[in-house]
Order: sequence, then structure tokens, then C-alpha cells
Amino acid sequence: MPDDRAPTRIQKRNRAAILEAALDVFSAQGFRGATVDQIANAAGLSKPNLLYYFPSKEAMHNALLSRLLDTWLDPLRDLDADGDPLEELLAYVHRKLQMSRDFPRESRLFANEIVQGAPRIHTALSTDLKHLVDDKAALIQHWIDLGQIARVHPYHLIFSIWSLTQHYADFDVQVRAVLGSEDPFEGAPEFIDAMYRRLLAP
Amino acid sequence: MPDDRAPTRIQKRNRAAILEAALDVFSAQGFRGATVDQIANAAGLSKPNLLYYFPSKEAMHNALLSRLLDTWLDPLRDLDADGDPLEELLAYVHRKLQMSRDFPRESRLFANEIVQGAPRIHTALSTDLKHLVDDKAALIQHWIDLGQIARVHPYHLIFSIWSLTQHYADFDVQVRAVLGSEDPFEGAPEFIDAMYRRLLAP
DNA sequence: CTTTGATTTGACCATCTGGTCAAACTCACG
DNA sequence: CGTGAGTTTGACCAGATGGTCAAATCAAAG
Repeated sequence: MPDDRAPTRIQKRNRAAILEAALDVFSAQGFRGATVDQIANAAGLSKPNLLYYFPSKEAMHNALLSRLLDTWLDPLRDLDADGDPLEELLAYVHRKLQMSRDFPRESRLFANEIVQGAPRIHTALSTDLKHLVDDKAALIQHWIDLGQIARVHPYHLIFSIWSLTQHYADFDVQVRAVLGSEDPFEGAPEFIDAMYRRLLAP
Repeated sequence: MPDDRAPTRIQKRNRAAILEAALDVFSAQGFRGATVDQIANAAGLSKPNLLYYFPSKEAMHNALLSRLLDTWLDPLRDLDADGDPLEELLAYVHRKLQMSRDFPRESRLFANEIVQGAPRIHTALSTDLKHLVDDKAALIQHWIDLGQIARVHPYHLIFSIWSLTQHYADFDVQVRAVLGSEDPFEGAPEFIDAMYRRLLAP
């Protein structure tokens, strides 16, 4: 097992290939549905070789989740108290939707984890995530108190943004099955934009 | 294996117990994550006994899914062309939210299936589901053309209702982690109601 | 080229898991 | 009761799967 000295060129390449393959497989099959062999094949490496770079299947999953939780919440972190409230919130919505379009596998990796009770990231949810949301909900409430946006429940507002945007990644097959050949992201930004403009107008 | 004659009292009781247990386990662990033994334990029966009533693990899953798909879409079917458009849509939203509250396991069973690419119900999605949605989207478009509700993309409107309402069941752990002790359904109906009233007002 | 540490893998193991089966048990009904 | 259909289960099997390991191969510094 590679120790914690500076990673070699080969270590960098292989670790990256493994995580890329693992993201593919975990997001499509869930943790239990994925097999180390599938990941090995997708990465173009042998199974024992994977376990040379990561001590276990769970370690690969953890590596993905922790790397992801951070970047996943970046758009919310960016919500700026000094910006125009409505435009800040709409920018958040659009960035979140863009992430669903650009990183659907990451979205589904989370969805799989959460739907099944978040056994592996429950702590992170009730600490890091909760703190961030508490913080931003207070900001939204502040905007409301100033009369800059309409009176809405800040937490439910955030939940609604998560659900509306991630739906296009997580339920992609369903959306596509219903829309037929039409591109799901055709019309989605406009729809969601309209939705929040009308909801939040003071 | 019990044949297709009229089911005995014992058959009825055990089949029901098995499906109830299977719903518990499948919705919490996904198809691959669930084991027949877990379901057997939850049902208070032995593993071979389960396989006496259902030919395979997959058969239990299928039984649940097909029984569910129907009832799951009932609220949408109820959308009535003769009712008041705004009230009809709001009633649909509220019924859907109520189902998330009352049948979260059913919601998660579907979520698990869809997130992983709907391998078992893909056909039903692009036939039954699509037909129903096409039908109701046409009705919504008709209401729009009459100027009775605002101009919105009918399909995205339906997707938004699905995602907003099911979020409270499918992402329950996340919602609870963020809200702490507060009841998630406290405030949700009001929020969603306000959202659609403002969106759909002509 | 040689040496040494990093990398790779074929063979293997223990466990889990879906499913089978014959034998045992229960129940309803004549 | 007795009997036959319906029900239950302990023991078992085959394949899948996470993980191990010793031996082989490779890379790079001297």
C-alpha cells in the first residue's frame, strides 16, 4: 500500500483513474450494487491492484464522498450577503442546475447515499451541512426582514432549490422517458428561473 | 409454490407480511443491498418459506413495483379537466405531498429504482407513465391557452411537483439532519402552496 | 547494468447470498 | 381419527464477492 510520502507519477494517475471509475460504478449501482471487479474493469486495472491503492471498497467510496461534499456545497457557500438578494438566490439556483447538468454522476452518488439513510455521511450532514445551511438561512431571513424578498420559509426555500435542480440528474431516466427525444435541459432553466422570480419578488 | 387458485387464509396473511417486510428492506437498502434473509427476518418467516410464496427475490421486488406504480400515479390521474385549473393543480400538489408523508417507503423504493437507471421499470416509464403525462401536459397547455393559468412549460411543471414533494420522503435523513428536531412537514405545505400560487397565477 | 523499492497479478480463501430439496409438520375436512 | 393437500424448515449447493499474499515485473537512481 502506498504510504503517505509524496505520491509518484504512477500513483497519481492510478488513483485518479480508480476514483473516476468508482464514481461511474457507484453512482450507477449504489455502494452495495457496485463490485470491486466492475470498478477494476472500468479503471483498466486488476482487482488486487485497486486494493493496493485503496485498502477497501469502502475506502474508495469514502474518498469520493468526502471529496464531493465540499465542492457540492460551494454554490451555497457563495451566496453573498452583500449582493442583491434576488440575483444572489437566482445565481445559486442556476449554478446548482448547471452542476446537475455537468456532474450528474456526483449528484446520483449523493442521492444513492441519502436515499438509503446516509449511513456513511450522517455525521457530516448534521454538522458541516447543517451549520452552512443554518448560516445561509439566517441570511435569507435577514433579507426577508429587510423586505428585499418575499416572506418564505428559508429552509424550505433551500430544500426546494436542491430538489428542483438535482431532480434532473437523479431522476434523469424518468425525465428522459417522459420527454422522449427532447433535451431535458431545454426549458428547465427558464422554468425554474420563472418559478423563483415569482416566488421571491417582494 | 402456491398456484393460482383462490388463496387460502394463510397465503393471504403470509404474502402480505412478506410484501410489507420487503417494502421495508428494499426501500431502505435498494434491490441489491437487500438480502432475502433480511426480508425473511422482518417478516418473521424462514428464507425457504419466502421462496415458497415468491419464486425469487426479484419477484418480490416486481410485485411491489407494479402494485405501486399504479397507486403512485393516481393523484395525477385525478387531475380533472372540468375543475378550476389552479385549484386542481394545487390539489394535486397537496395530495402528492401527503403521499410523501404517508408512504415514504414507497417513495424511496421508486427513488432507489430510478436513481439506478430504472432497470426493472424502464418500459413502464416510457409507455404508461409517458402516456399519462403527455395527456395531462396537454390539459395543462389547454388551460394555459385559455389564459386560466400562467404560461409555464407543462412538463417541467409536473417534474417540479414530483421533485418538490418526493424530496421530503426520499431525502428525509438530509432534511431532518438540517432541521434538527423540527418536523419537516411543519411549514412544507404552506411553502409549496405559496410557490405554486405565485407561479401559476395568470 | 544492477539494485532496490514500487507496482502488478494469478491463485487463493472465507464469507455471503440466492436458491433448492427432501423431509417434517399442520390443517381442514370427510 | 385419518388423509391428503398445503406449509415450513434444516441442510445444503453453486456462484459471487471482498480481500490476501507471495511471487513476478517494472522503474529509476546509482
